[in-house]
Amino acid sequence: MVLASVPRRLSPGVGNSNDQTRRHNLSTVLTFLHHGGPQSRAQLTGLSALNRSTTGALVAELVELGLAYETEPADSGRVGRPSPIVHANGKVVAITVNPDIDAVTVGVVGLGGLLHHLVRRETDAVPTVGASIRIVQEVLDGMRDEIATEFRVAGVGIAVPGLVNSRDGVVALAPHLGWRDEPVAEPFAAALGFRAAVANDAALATVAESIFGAGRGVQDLVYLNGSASGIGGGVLAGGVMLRGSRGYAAELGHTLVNSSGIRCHCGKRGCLETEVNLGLLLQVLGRDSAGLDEVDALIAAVPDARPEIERQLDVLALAIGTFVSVFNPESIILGGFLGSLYEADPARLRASVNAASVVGLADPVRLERARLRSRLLTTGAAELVFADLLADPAGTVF
Amino acid sequence: MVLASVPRRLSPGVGNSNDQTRRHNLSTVLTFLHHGGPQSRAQLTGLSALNRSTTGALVAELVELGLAYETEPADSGRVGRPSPIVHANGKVVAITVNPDIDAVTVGVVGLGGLLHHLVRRETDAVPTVGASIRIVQEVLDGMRDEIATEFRVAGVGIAVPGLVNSRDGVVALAPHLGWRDEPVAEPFAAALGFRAAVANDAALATVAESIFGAGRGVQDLVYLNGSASGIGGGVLAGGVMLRGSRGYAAELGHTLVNSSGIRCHCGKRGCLETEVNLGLLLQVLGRDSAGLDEVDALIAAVPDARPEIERQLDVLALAIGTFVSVFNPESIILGGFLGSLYEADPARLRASVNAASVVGLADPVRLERARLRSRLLTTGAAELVFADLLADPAGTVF
DNA sequence: GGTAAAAAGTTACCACACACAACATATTGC
DNA sequence: GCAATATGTTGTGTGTGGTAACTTTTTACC
Repeated sequence: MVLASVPRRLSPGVGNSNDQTRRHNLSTVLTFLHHGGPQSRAQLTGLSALNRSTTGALVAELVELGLAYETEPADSGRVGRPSPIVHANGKVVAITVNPDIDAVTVGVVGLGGLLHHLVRRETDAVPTVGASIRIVQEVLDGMRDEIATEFRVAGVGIAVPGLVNSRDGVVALAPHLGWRDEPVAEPFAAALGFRAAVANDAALATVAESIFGAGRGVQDLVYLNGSASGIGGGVLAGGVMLRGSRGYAAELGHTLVNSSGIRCHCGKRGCLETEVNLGLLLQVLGRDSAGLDEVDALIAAVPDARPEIERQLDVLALAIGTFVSVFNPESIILGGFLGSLYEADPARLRASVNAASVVGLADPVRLERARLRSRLLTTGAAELVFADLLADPAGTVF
Repeated sequence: MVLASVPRRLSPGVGNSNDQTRRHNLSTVLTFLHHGGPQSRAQLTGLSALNRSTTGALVAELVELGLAYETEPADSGRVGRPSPIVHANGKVVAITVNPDIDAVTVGVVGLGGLLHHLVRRETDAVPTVGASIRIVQEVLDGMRDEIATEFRVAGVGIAVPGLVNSRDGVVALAPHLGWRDEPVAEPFAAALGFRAAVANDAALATVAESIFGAGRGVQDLVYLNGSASGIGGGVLAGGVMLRGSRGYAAELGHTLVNSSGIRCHCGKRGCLETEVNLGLLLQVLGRDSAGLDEVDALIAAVPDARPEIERQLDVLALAIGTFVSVFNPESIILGGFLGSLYEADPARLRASVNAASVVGLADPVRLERARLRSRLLTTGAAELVFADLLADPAGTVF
C-alpha cells in the first residue's frame, strides 16, 4: 500500500468539541451558498457530505438566523421530488470603503456577492481618515431608510493601498494617502456604529478574484496587481491566503528581476516594480496620468509604445518565472495595468514566462487577466466583513 | 469593534460529524506527544483545551491502541495530585531509506522521534531501486528478531533527491541516481510487506527541522538546503507545508539572482544554484569532492577561499531577500553546505540579507543553521510514515 | 389516467462525543 | 494531622450527526 505524501499541517492544533462541529457545518453550508450561489438543499447535501436530515437542520438554522432563505424548487427535469433552492440572504450587507488619492468609493454588498450600491465620491485633496469617514456617513445618510428597513449591516470593510496590520486595524504606512501609523478600523467603528476591519487592497483583491473572479475553484494562485503606486499582490497556497509571520507576505513587487538594476524606494536594487511600472508606460503612451480603463485604449492607439511594452512584459516574465518555481501555482492572475500589458500581447508573455521558468514547469500554469475590474476592491472588502460571519454564522452578532 | 483580518481559508471544505471530532482529538493528543515529547495528562489537557475527563478517555484509547503508554508521575514539586506522564510509544517505528550516489542509509525511528538504528551501506555503483530494496532487506534481516518481538513497523519512508510525485509513489526524475519515471513506493511495499511512501528529500528535511530542529514551534519558515546536486528547499507557511498545485512548489534553487548570469541546467539564466554551489566552493578549497562534514573544516583551513565564500554569501542573500518579501518568514534555516557557508561568516550574511531586503523587513527574520545534521533525512522520512498515523490514530491499521 | 420508480423532505430514534459536577485520591505546606 | 490544591474517576446530561422508515413530489411509461 502506498501512503499519502509529505505531511501538511505540522502543528497539533487544539481539540474540538460538539459545538465546534455544529459551527463548522453551519459555516460550511453558508460558505457554499455565499461562494457558489443559490443551490438546492440536495446539492448542499452532496457537497457537504452530510446527511440529508442534517443539511435540513442546518439550513433551517441559517434561515432562523436570517442568513439564508428558501424558494420554490426549480424545474430540474429530473425524476424525484424537487429540492427547494437555498439562497444566501443578500439583505445582509457589508459596507465597503476604498480610499484613493482623489476619491473615496463606498459600496454596499450583500451576502452572496450581490452589489447593491457603488458610489464614487471625488475629493479635492487626498482624503484623511476623518474625511473618509465623513464621506461614508454622507453616503449612508442618503440611503438611511433603505438601511433601516431593508438591510442588516454586518460591518464595514476598508481596503487601503498600504501596509496594514489587520489585527489591530492600524495602517502602518500608506504612502499615497500619506497615512502613517493611523488607526483606521477603530474610528470607523466608533463613528458608524458598525464593526469595522481594514486590510491591504492587493490582499483583498486576491481574495475577491479567488472567490468570484478568475481564480474561482483554484487552490493555488498568484495575483499580481499593477497600480500607480507600484506592484502588489497576494498568494493563495493550498486554498489558504499566504500571510507570513507578521502579515507582510506577498510583497511581490520587490522580487529581484535585475541584479544590475537601479535602486528601488524600498532600498533594494532591481525590484520588479522599478522595472515594470505605470509611470514608464504612460511616458511612452504620451500621458501624464490615466485611469486604468484608458490604458487599454491607449496601448492599442500608440504603436510606438510597443518596445517598452515588450520590455515590461519580458521583465514581468522573469518575476513570474521565479513565482512559478517557488509556488507552482495553477494560475497567475494579472490585475491593474499588468492586465492591460498582458492583453497587449498574451502570446509574448506566455513565451517569455516559459523561457524564464524551469523547463516544463510553467506549461500547465494559466496566465489570466483579472476579471472583476471595478467591483474588485468592493468585493474584496466585503469578504473582509463576511469572513467572521462565514466562520461562525450562529455566534456572530451584529 | 474591530474585526479580525483577511480571510484565510477561502474554500468551504466539507462537513464534520461526531467521529471526525474524535479522530481530530485523538490526532491532536498523539501529535502533541510525538512532537513535544512525554507530557503529563494535565499538560495535555491544557494544551488541547479539552476537558480533563475527555483527555483521560483519549489517552486511554491511545494506550489501548498501543500508540502511547503512561508512567508514574514525575516529582513536580507543586501542590496537588500528580499527573501521570504520557509517552508516545517509541516501539512503533518507521523504517527510513535514503538512497544516495554511493550509499543507501537505512534507519529505524520510533514514534516520538527516537532513533533506534541508523545504518549506512556503501555501494559500488549508484543504487537502483532494486538494489536499494535489497539493502534494506539485508539490514532488516539483521534485526529480524528485534522487529518481530520489539517493534511494530508503521511503514517505510523513502527520501529521494529529485522530483517525486508522492501521490502515486513514483519518482519523476532523480538526476543523480539516474532514476526516471521510476515507481518506488509500490515495489518497496511489495518487497517488504509494509506500507511505503516516497517524497523529496528537501521537503522532508523541512518537515524534520520544523518539528525537531531549528524550526521548532515556528509557523513560517524557509528551509534552504545545499548539496552536491544543487539547492533544494521547503517552505512552511502558516504551519502548513507549501506544496503547489502539482506538488512542485519550493524549487527555491531556481530563484533568479543574476539577470546576466549563465544558463542553468533548468533552462533559465542566473538561478541561485548556478551561482551558489558546492562545486565552485570545493574548487577554491582545492578538493574534488568532500563530505559535508569536511567542508566546515576545510573552510576554516583555507583562507584563500574567502573571496569566493563571500561572493556566494552575497548571492545567497539576494535570493533570501526575495524570499523575505515573498514569505515574510520568522526564520530562514540553512542546511547542507549552505549551513557551512553561513557558519563561515554569519555577520556578513546578516548584513547582505538586510541590504537585499525591503527596508526593515529582514530585521526580525532569524537566520539559522539547520540542527539535525546526520539525523535530518531519517527524521524527515519517518515523519512521512507517521503522518497517516498522526492524522488518524484509531483508523490506521498496520 | 394510473402506476411504478426515483429522489428528496420529514420524523423519531439511536449512538456517541464532550462537558460538567460530584466525588475520590494524592500531593504540598503548615 | 489538617487544609488547600490539583488531578483522576465516574455518572449524568446535552447536543451532535447518522439511520431508517415513512411521506411527498416528481418523471416515465403503459
